[in-house]
Amino acid sequence: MSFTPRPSLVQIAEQVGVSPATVSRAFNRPELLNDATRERILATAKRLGFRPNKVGSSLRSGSTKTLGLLLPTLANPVFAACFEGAEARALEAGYSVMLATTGYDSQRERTAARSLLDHRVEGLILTVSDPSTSATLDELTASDVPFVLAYNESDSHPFVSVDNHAAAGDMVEYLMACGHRRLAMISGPLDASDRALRRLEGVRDRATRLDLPAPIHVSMPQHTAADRGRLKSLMASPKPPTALFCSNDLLATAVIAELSSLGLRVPRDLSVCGFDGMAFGALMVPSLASVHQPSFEIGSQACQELLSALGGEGSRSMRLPHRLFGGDTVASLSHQAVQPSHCHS
Amino acid sequence: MSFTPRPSLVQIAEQVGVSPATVSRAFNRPELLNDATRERILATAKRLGFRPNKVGSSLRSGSTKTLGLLLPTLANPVFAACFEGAEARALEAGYSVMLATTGYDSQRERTAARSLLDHRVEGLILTVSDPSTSATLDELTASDVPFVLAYNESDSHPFVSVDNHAAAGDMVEYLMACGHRRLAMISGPLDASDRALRRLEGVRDRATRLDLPAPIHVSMPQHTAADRGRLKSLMASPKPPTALFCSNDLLATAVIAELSSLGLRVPRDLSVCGFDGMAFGALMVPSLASVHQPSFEIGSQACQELLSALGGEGSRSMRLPHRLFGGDTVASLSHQAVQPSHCHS
DNA sequence: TGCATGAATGAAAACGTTTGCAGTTTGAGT
DNA sequence: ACTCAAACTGCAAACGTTTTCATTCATGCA
Repeated sequence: MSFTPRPSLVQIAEQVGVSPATVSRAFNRPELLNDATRERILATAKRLGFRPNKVGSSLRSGSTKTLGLLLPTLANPVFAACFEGAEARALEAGYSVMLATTGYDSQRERTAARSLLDHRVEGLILTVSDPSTSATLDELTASDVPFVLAYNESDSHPFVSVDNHAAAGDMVEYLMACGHRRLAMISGPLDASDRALRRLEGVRDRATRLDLPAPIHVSMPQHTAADRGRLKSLMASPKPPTALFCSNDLLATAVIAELSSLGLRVPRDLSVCGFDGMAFGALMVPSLASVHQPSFEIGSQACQELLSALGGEGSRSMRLPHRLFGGDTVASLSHQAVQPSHCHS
Repeated sequence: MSFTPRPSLVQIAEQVGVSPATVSRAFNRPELLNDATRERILATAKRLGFRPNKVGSSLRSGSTKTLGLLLPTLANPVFAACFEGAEARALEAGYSVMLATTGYDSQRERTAARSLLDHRVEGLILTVSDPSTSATLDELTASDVPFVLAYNESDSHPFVSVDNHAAAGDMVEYLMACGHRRLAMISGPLDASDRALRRLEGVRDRATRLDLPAPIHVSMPQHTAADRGRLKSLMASPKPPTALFCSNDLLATAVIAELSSLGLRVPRDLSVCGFDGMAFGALMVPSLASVHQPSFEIGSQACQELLSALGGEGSRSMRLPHRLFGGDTVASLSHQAVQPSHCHS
């Protein structure tokens, strides 16, 4: 039982009695070879379990066939879907993908980006907190590695996202169509997400345009968890909002759960909606009203743009269409209790 | 505006006036160098934006510092959490991770595994459909790349999982404690998930032990979606089950949604529970009863075992503790309508 | 003075590929 | 028989590191 390290090109070459170059061609430019030679090579390669070593190949050819993906967290199914979109497109193009998560932490963001660059990924898809202040992005620009932002919007860098401003506005319009006028926007920390900020502005602008009272904004300490106290005091105000617009679906879900523990039912006592359109929301009972962004496509398009940048064509920014999902967590105001019944003081 | 390709070791060496070897040591064995030399090297390296090329380094040293992760889908938050656990542990050890998803497709599984091997990942963490019949696993065994299964249980390969059989049994016991006796197990296609099979067996065995009537088993065409027809006919049987045990949380959620569209409320009309304990379930209203498996830890432990295998210590299989989460989708039978009211024919 | 010692560096050979160039063979056309 | 192209294959030099083995030089010590 001898230990055999994985064979290399030259071992195969020796076995078959040809030069390493020929073995290489058997895999990369098979059409150049004599049929018989090619078969002989492929046969012994298979027999010895040989597969060309990409490390060697990358070094020589200068191409690793690897893309980097840098996302805040996979706990949010939105990013998970984005990954799958990017992976699918990458796969088609013969690329592998190296994934790293940042946990919304700009320090980890930097080091992870560096690590990916060290591995010589040929391009990067990433979501940052705020593209206009991101040190990571500066570093990336300095290196000559092409990258495409996903979800972020930016004037100075290529990105793929939805039109957050307009999308949030559309949700406001929908809420108004349902009879709601007193709105609140609930978000995580704004400095950690330019998306949340744009959505908030979208909400405010549209409310103004529609002559709605200025929406209240409540900021939660975390992106994805609802703070009981802030929620309680929001609902305890003299004229509480009749609809809560949460800046993402995970937050919306947490808010609904927290409200429920406060004795407030959705949508009976008030309406709640989110942003993201995660697949999951449609399965909730009641189903979660949300602004759907095509995450899989955001991933695959970002990858597409990256690939064309690699092809030397330069990549264009694009806003993919969003879609309003009018789930059951938003009800017509006429069906809601005018004043939540359970929430005192 | 001149185009400068990223500099290499030797460019730095020339700049500084030392040999490439010395530059290399400045990064890997700094203590060997004269302080002045080291500083000089590091300074110009920083000035020129040099970072050691891992491709070259991997080739020479034979170590890519990269691990492979092969999972069915990230759409299931369980696997996403597993990834994050593995990534965290890998990061600590200075490894990067290359992720690929298989979509539960054994063909993609094979090609993805091969691709990872071609990239010379040093080890693999993966979840397969059925470890006892997996061709991918055979290939992996043939190559001398260490791997650890996640979620799968196996006699012949190292794995990290929960004790699916016992865990499912515990849920049965809990359901019985709530007064349920007529149970149904709902799963996806069994041949695509050994976990589902083990859970089913766990359910049956425990039911037998507890003198419950044999649970009905209904298999859905997909892992994650509920087939309306099968659900309807299940509930239309003369003595329908009072509790449905779904083989995963995503499926449970889909089932609840489908039941709702059939006019059946959970838990008022019947109880439903899942398996996985995804974070999300606890936020649902009503919260999803489930068997919680520590996915993050499964990932990180699998990675830990892999690392120790790489360290030559050989890796041990382990079953991590599960935890019963008695969510609100399971109610005491006494609180349920004995016969679902809305389901005729 | 001579010599061992240790510290700091360099020379050069790998690692596994790819690829431009050149060489050989073959067969066809004249 | 001679030329020429086409088809096939080989040579050898890269790619960017790491690492073994020497080499140099200063230092301490007898």
